Amino acid sequence: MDGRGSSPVTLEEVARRAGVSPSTVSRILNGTARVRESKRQAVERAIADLDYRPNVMAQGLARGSSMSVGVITQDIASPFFNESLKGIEDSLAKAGYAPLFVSGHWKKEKETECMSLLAARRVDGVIVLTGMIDDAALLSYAARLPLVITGRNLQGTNVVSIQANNEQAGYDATRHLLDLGHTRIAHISGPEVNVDAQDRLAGYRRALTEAGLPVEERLITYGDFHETSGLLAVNQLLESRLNFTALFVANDQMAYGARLALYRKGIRVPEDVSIIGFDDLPSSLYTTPPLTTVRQPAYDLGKIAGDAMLGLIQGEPVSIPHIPLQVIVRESTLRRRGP
Amino acid sequence: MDGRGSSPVTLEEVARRAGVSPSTVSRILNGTARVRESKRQAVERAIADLDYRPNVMAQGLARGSSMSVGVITQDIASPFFNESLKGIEDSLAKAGYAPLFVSGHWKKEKETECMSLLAARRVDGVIVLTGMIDDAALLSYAARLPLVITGRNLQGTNVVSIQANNEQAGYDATRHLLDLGHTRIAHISGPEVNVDAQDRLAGYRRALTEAGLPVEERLITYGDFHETSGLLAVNQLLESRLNFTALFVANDQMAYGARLALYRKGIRVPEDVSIIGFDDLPSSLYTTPPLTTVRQPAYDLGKIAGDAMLGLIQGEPVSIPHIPLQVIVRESTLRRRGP
DNA sequence: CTGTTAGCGCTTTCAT
DNA sequence: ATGAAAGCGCTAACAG
Repeated sequence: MDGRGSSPVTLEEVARRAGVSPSTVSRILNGTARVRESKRQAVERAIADLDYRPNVMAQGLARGSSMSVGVITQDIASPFFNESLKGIEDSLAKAGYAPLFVSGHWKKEKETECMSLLAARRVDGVIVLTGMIDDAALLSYAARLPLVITGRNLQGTNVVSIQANNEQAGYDATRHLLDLGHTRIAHISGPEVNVDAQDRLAGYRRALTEAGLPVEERLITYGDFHETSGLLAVNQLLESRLNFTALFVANDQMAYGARLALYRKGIRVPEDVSIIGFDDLPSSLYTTPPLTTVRQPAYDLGKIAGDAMLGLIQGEPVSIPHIPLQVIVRESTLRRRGP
Repeated sequence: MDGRGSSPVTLEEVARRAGVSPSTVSRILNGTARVRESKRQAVERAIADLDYRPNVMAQGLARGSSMSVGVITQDIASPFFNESLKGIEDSLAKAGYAPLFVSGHWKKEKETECMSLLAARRVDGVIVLTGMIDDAALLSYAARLPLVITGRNLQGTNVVSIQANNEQAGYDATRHLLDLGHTRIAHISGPEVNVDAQDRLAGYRRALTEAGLPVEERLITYGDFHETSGLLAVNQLLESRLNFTALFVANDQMAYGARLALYRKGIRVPEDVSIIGFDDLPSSLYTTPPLTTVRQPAYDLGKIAGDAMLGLIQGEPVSIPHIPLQVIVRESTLRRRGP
C-alpha cells in the first residue's frame, strides 16, 4: 500500500508473511478453491502490505497462456484503425488481457512475420484488422490459436470474421447523391485488391444501374486510401475533362485530398461539386465544409472484435452483432442546381 | 520451414533433434559462447526444420526481463501521439523489444494504474508520453525501472526526458504572424495544467511584448486540445466582439475547430483571419486551406524515445538529440490587409 | 567447448 | 481445506 510501483515481491514472500503455503495464495488469487476465511484475510492483507503483483510471465509459463492477444493492423497511425484499436484495448482490458499491437504495413510478408512474432510471445489469440494474408494461411493459423478477422468472410472453427455490408453502404452513398439529383457521379475507389473497396465500388455500380444510368468507367479512379491519392484522382478526373457534379470517395482520407484538389481549382464544395466520403473519421466533423460520409463505427468494431476474441478464448459461443453502416448527411453534399 | 505458425516446439526438442544439450542450443540462440561449427549447423537446421521459436515468456522468467517496454500515452487514438507510437514501435522492433501500449486518458490515477499493470508484466522500462503523474512519483518509479518521458524536464538516474523548446516555438509562431503585419493576435491555448501549452503561451506573450505590443488577456482562451474546444473558443472570441486578425492555436486539432467556427460565420481564412496551428498533423496538409503550423517531428520523437529506452536498458550513456520545432508556412496565414 | 544442474515465479496435481 | 512437490521453457552458473 505504499503507492509506489511494485517491486518484485513474489508469491512466496506473500505466503510466508501470511503464514500459509504458496499454493494457498495461488488459490486465493485465482479463486481456484475455497479456503478458510481467516487465511484469506491474512493473505489479502499480506498482498496489500507488500503491494504484491503476480508476475504475468510466470503465470503465463505455468498455465501456458500469456494473457495477451496480438492485434495486426496495417498502420498503427491510421486514423481509422486507431479508433478500432481503442475499442479493442477497452474490451480486452476488462478481462485482464493486454493487446499487443503490430503493424503489417499492407505487406503480406510483413504480416506473416508479425504472426511469427506473436506466436513467439505465445499470445492467446490474434485479431487481424483487414489483413492481406490469404485465407488459406489464416485458416492454418487458426488451427493453433483463435482468430478474429475483419473485412473478410472466413468460415472455420476457431475463427470469427466481422464484416459490414460495404456493398450496401456503397449503394446507399451513391443513392444519396442520386437523390440529390446528381447523375454524373465520379467514384474514387480504394486499392483494387482491397475487398472493402471492391464492395463499395460494386454498390456504386448497382445504384447507378438501378437508377437507369450508365456506369461510365472513366469516372472511376483508384487510390490507396491516403489523402494524396484522392488529390491526384481529382486532378486526373479534371484533366480528362469529364463532367461530374458529385463524387463518392471510398474513404474520408481520400475525400480530404479530393476536396483540396477542388479547392485548388476554385471549384466549390458543395455548390459546384458534392462529395461523400466513407468511414466518418472524427475529424470529418471539422472539415470545411463538414463532410457528408458513411459512418463506420470504428470504435464499436474494435470492441466487438475484442469481445469476440474473449469469447473464443473462453470457449464460449460467439455471435457477431450486425455492424450498421449509415450515411451521415453533413454539408459537403447539396442538391444539384441548374438544368 | 513449413511456413505455418510455430507450434509449441521447445528448446529441448531442438536439442534432442540436433543431438546436443539444451544449453548448447541456448548458447547458439543468444551468442553467449563459441560452439563448434558442426554443432551450430546441426542446431540451426533443427531450428529451421521444426520452425522453432523461443518462448518469450520462458526467456523472460529465466533472465528476469520481458523484452517489452510499456508505453503510456494519453489517448491511443490521438493523431499526434500515434505518429510517435509508430516511431517507438519501429525503434524497439529492431532490438527485439515489443511495445505495450496503454492509455492514461489524461487522468493521473489512470496512469498510476497503468504503471501497476505494466509492472505486473515486468516490462523492462516505460516510456511516458506527456504524462500527468507528478515528478515525485515518476522519480520513485525510476528507482525500479528505466523511464523515458516526454514533455517535461526531469533529472535523475535511470530517467531521460525529451523535451522540445515549446516556448521558442510559440514565440516563432507568433512572430510569423507579427511579421505578416498582424497586431491583434488571439491565442487558443491548451489545458492550463499542460506544460507544453504553458510554454507555447509564454512564447506568445514574449513575442508580443518584444514587439512592443500589449498582451490582451481577453484574447487568450483555453481549450482541451480537441477540435470542439477550438470551435468553442472562436465563438467565444467572436461574441466578445474583440477584434483580431490572426489566431495562434496551440495544436492543430483545435485549429481545425477554430477554422470551422470561422467558416460558419462566413469569415474567410486567410483573407479575413490568419491561422497558425501547432503539431503539423499529417492531415494539416489537406485542410482547406492547408494549415500553416509549427511542425513537431512526432515520428522522430517516438524514435528518439525508443532509442533512448534501449540505451537505458543496455546501460549505455544516452544523449538526446535536439528536437527541431519549425514553422511550416502554408496557406492559412496571409499578410494583413488594409490600414 | 559442452553437458549437468539449479533455479526464474507461478500453477497444479497429488496426497493428507 | 491445505501443504508438498513437480513442472512450464529457458538461462546461467558450475564442472568438466
